[in-house]
Amino acid sequence: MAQYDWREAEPKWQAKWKEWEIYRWDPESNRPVFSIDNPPRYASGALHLGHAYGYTVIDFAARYKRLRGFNVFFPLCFDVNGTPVEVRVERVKGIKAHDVPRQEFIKMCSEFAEKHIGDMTHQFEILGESMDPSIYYRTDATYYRRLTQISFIRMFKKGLVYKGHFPINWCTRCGTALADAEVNYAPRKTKLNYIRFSEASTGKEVIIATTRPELLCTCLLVAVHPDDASKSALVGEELVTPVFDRRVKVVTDPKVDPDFGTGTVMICSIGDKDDLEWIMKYNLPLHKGIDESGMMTELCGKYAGMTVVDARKAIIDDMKASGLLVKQEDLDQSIGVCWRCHTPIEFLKVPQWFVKSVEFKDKVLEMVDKIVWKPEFMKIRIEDWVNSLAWDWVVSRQRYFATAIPLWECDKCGDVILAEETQCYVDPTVTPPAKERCACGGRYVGSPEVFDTWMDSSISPLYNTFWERDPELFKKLYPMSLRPQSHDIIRTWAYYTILREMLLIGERPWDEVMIHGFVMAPDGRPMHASSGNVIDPMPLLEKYGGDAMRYYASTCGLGMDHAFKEQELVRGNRLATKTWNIMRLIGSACKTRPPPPFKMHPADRWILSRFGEVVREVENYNDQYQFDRSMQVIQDFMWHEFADHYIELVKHRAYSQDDGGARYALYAVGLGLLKLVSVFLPHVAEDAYQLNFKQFEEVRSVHVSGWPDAPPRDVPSEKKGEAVRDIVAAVRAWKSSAGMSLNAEVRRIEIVGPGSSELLAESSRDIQATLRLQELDLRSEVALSEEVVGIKPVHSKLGPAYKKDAREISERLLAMDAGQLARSTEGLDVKMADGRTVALSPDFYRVEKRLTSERGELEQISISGFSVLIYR
RNA sequence: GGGCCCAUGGUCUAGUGGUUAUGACAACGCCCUUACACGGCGUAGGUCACCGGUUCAAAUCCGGUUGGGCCCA
Repeated sequence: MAQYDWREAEPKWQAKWKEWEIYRWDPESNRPVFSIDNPPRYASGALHLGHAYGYTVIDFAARYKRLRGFNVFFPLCFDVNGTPVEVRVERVKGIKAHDVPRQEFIKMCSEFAEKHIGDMTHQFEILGESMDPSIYYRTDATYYRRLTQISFIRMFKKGLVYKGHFPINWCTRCGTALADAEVNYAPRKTKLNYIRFSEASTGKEVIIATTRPELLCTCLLVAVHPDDASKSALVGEELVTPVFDRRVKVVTDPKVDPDFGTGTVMICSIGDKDDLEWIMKYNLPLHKGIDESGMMTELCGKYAGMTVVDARKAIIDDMKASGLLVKQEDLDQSIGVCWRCHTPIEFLKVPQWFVKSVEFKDKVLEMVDKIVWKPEFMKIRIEDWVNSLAWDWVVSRQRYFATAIPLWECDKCGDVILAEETQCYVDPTVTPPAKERCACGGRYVGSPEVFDTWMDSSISPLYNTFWERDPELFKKLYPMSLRPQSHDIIRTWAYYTILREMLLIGERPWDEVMIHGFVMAPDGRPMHASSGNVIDPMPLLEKYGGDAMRYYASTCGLGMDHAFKEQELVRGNRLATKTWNIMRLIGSACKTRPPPPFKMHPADRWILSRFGEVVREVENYNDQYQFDRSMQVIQDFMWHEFADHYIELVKHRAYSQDDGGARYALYAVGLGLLKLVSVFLPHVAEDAYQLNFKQFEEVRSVHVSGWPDAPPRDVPSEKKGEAVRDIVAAVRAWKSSAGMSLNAEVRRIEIVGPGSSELLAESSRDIQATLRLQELDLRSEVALSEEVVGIKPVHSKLGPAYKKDAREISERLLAMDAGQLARSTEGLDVKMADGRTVALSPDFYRVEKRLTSERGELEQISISGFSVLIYR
């Protein structure tokens, strides 16, 4: 008998799907569109577990909607802009961007990214992702960058863009401005240095603590807390800075923490955000102590030309030598670092282009409200972020590999010539301006700056809906149906997209946002190269296959972070095999497509009714993107109810000529389940479909075969089916524990209890055949005596009815003896501690009885309200 | 320091007021029943993080504490 071999099946069907183009979005179709604003995969090459998980969850949505009949728009796409690629190229080639001509460096970046796209596409394929290459895009292509430029020109003309002249976050390694969203915070151990200042008038010593002594050269002011009595004498005085002998005033400021260091703070331009705030508040001049490349300037005297780190060390050594350094203390601090290269950021005043955003908080929040956030608590994150915005969005970057800023500036007066939309895509460092000379006599120079990559990424919904290319399609497709993404980029990708589309279109970009969590290391901590706990998914894929990895993804609750568990891949593998085997059995029983039968047994109607419930439940969960719940429902039903119970129950008639009911139900439920499973385990579903169903179905792939119809609920049949299931399962379990093989014959079984005949008569053949019984007898009672074995209070009824007395009643019921319980059918009198008697009707408790027998060969089990008497 | 999320047998996990707390993986025992030993049946293993409150009744609701995670300052 053949076995499922995923190693053979997975690549086989991946190739077929590609050949058949079954995931193709049809621009001509009238079917409703479900469009996914798929996150463009960053062109770094290596697949990590987070990618494998994230894209798989998105694929669940795509496959589900496709089966539901939607014309699914799910583009294969790559993000190929920006600093990360540059950083990697610089590392790989061992150069700095400015070491080679601009255009040559851009070419190196492009080639680097290009090299990875093939690999990354293949990685998607082995994970069974159903992205559509016919709507492929990459963000560095001129067809994409053109839209970035056009959107900028529009915003510029609407007055939403301005050139700002104030300090911004600056990465000295990357040599570029950064938005607040691009600054991460990292814990650092540093030294708090206590250094000697002196009072100008008296020469008295004043000790000031600082973590950045190298900025002494730009010390502008010293501040103490207004309530700090010990320092009040200093206020208004002038101090002399050590080393540089500059005179600075002492002021009071409530922001000073009197308990930190000496309670006296030096304010420099510019060490951190607090300095920046003070600089603005006191309108201090901006002395440039550090330049764009992170070197100390000539302001720093003998330290000029040193890096920040070297200068700090040097000045500390000097002060130590000259006795200006009193002491050093260890200090844990959190500092801003570049999100890509982790270099500590500095604040520098370098003029930059800004997009107005602070003044649009309310409008953005209105858009946020018009979008359905799943899970809903993620909405709070974006609201918090929007409300916390203090600065406009810096969109210019002093880099190379990104979309050019489409304008030329006068080198004398700063007058701007904006590119025409028809020119885009345009690189103003290559294309000359419309006129060479400015009215002021200056010369127009093409902007050498580029855009923040989020300027590109945040128009993905406009790119996807054919904005500025096909007005009809745009009208039809915008807004998109779904933005899926992880929670770490809510403040960037989600926020900027909502802002941009609000500014450009005035409408929300999507109907829904689905936020997924992170995959953590098995120990629950984030995976970091430095922690040594990074797991490479490729060996796992080689060991367990794509479906197994997808099963792992299906076990993760939406929006939550999950520690990676290899055991879920083990389970996924087994589930795939189990699925295949179930379908194999159905295939071997069904040599034709079973027609609806004239007559079905209760078991057949039961499983169809239950399957209907499963379909409705799965629809419900899938609609909420709660795929973990769906998977749970599907596997519980398929593995246990369908395979362990139903199939065992009808095996005996599945092959018989005179019974069509079992085959009909097996086929309908089997094929239906396969469709539900195909969302999660597309490879095994396809393999089983092709082997067992394809010959009777008209559709060439299970993935385009449509969603199963849910059979209507049939409660009476469910009751009958469940009774049969329970009895058969109980007797099989009894056989197993009695050491009998399951196909061992049993002489006689009596099923005793009121209504046993009505409930089980139609199923007697299934019971008899499955359990290998010579005789089966259904009877309402039997000539054996009953024995009361226990009582169960029904707390859910006792509580509401008796409130405070419920606990005592319950305890007294449990303490009753068999004699009292024997009289329980009409109700029980419960004597309470305070002398009252509570007359309890029988619905407040359940009495458990057993039949007694002196006959040794008789064994019995109680199940579903029946006693099952077994004569071996 | 702020916002959000989480804490359940060895590990992971279901469970938003009411019988004996779900399942998976691992462990142990039995069983090859003609789809599946990647299977079936069963056993063992939990003071539901801690403290307090609400309630007839709390894993579940409320407050606090501790620990973990994400995002931000």
